[in-house]
Amino acid sequence: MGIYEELVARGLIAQVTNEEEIRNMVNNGKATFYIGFDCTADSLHVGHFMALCLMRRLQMAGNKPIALIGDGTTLIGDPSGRSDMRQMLTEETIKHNAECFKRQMEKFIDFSDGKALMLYNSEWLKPLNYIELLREVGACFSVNNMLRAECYKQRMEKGLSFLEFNYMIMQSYDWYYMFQHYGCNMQFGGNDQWSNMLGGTELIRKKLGKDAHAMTITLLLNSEGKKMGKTASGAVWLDPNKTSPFEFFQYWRNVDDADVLKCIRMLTFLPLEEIDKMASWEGSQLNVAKEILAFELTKLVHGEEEAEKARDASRALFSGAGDTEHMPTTELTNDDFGGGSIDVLTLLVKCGLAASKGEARRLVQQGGVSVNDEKVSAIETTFGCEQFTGDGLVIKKGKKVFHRAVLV
RNA sequence: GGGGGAUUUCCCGAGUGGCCAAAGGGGACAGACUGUAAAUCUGCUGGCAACGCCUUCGGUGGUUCGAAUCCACCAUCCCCCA
Repeated sequence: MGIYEELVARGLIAQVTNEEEIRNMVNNGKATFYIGFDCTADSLHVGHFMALCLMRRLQMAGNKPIALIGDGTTLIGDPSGRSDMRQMLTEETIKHNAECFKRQMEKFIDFSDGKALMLYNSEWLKPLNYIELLREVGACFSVNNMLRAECYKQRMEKGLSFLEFNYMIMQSYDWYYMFQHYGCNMQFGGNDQWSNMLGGTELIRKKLGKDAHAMTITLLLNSEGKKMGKTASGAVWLDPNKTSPFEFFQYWRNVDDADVLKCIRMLTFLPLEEIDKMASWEGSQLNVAKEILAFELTKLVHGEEEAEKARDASRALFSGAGDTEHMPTTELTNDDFGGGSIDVLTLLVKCGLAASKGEARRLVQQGGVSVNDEKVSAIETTFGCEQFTGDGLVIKKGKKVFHRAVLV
């Protein structure tokens, strides 16, 4: 089985421009492909993670990846599939984000000995001259076609600025440039990038009379059709300072039954035979699969040691035995104990378990709070400062949120 | 350039002078049931020293005993005509 067949079997491929050609190229290690990453945040997230894994898979099969940091295109902002305009970022922010991306990517892809390249598109985009660009590539784009592109659909209702409209042209130009200077003959990207990618193949064909190929990665959607890797408080980040390994682990530990196998197939590097065996698992047995998923992904992103810690912490917490070591902890000082004691409501707020005292009050009244395994039912409950010495108190909010408070 | 419309609490969306901290839905959170799942049912959803007080309906001023609601100006967005 070639790498192409494996990608198909894992359900990673959404669309391709020419299946035969692409299959041949990637299976024989002939592809020099790029994936672009726009620096809209200071950490990569799960969507990027899929792309990085894909790069790694293809690199292992002998193909050459180019990680393109879109510090130039980010100045414009991709409108694809969005209903609102992106917030404009300053150059400093973009530069900072690009730095963060670079550090994270190096963990996934081997950049040594020219086995992979990391390029920045500001290098060739910023020196562009408007008139020259219009004459050189502007003539190759049909506004009529661009307006029909699926990626602008939502924006046709709400409005699309000329700035963003140009994004497709910049992305196409990237490829055109790299095709000529780096022999980049293929582009991969999220399925929402399809229109932008086709823009590039067209441009290369029109300007150079050559074929370049595009392939998109299936968007990771859950059974409800929503993008995975997002929580109420935002994205699931790869940066341990933004999403701790434990939270990361828990995110995957808690995916819907319907999504577990799909995630294992698409995101992990486990052999397909092994995954096929799990496909017959049902009911509570899926819990095992969820733990495997969570462990494998945490291992890929944060390393084996962190993955084991997260798994142990999770097992300990949910089996009842408190494992205080990896629990998020709030350190209280004597100042927090005005009269030698602190009331539950203040404690919950201090620990960040409730946004306000009102919310804390509700939590307690609805029976959602317990301290050291004892339900707190009265909002007047107080705790003396002596109770916070040593390992401190373990506060549990709801069923899954554990927090420790200690006196320092 | 001209004309019309919009802006409401996390989101969608009602509300056109007092009965408005503001309907309804979604989401989030909590409880029951469970498998750290889903579905379902229940509660809850501005803040506080809490039967009261304070802040909120794009921004700034104004009219009024009283404004999310009326007026003026500003900002942003959408639509139509050019």
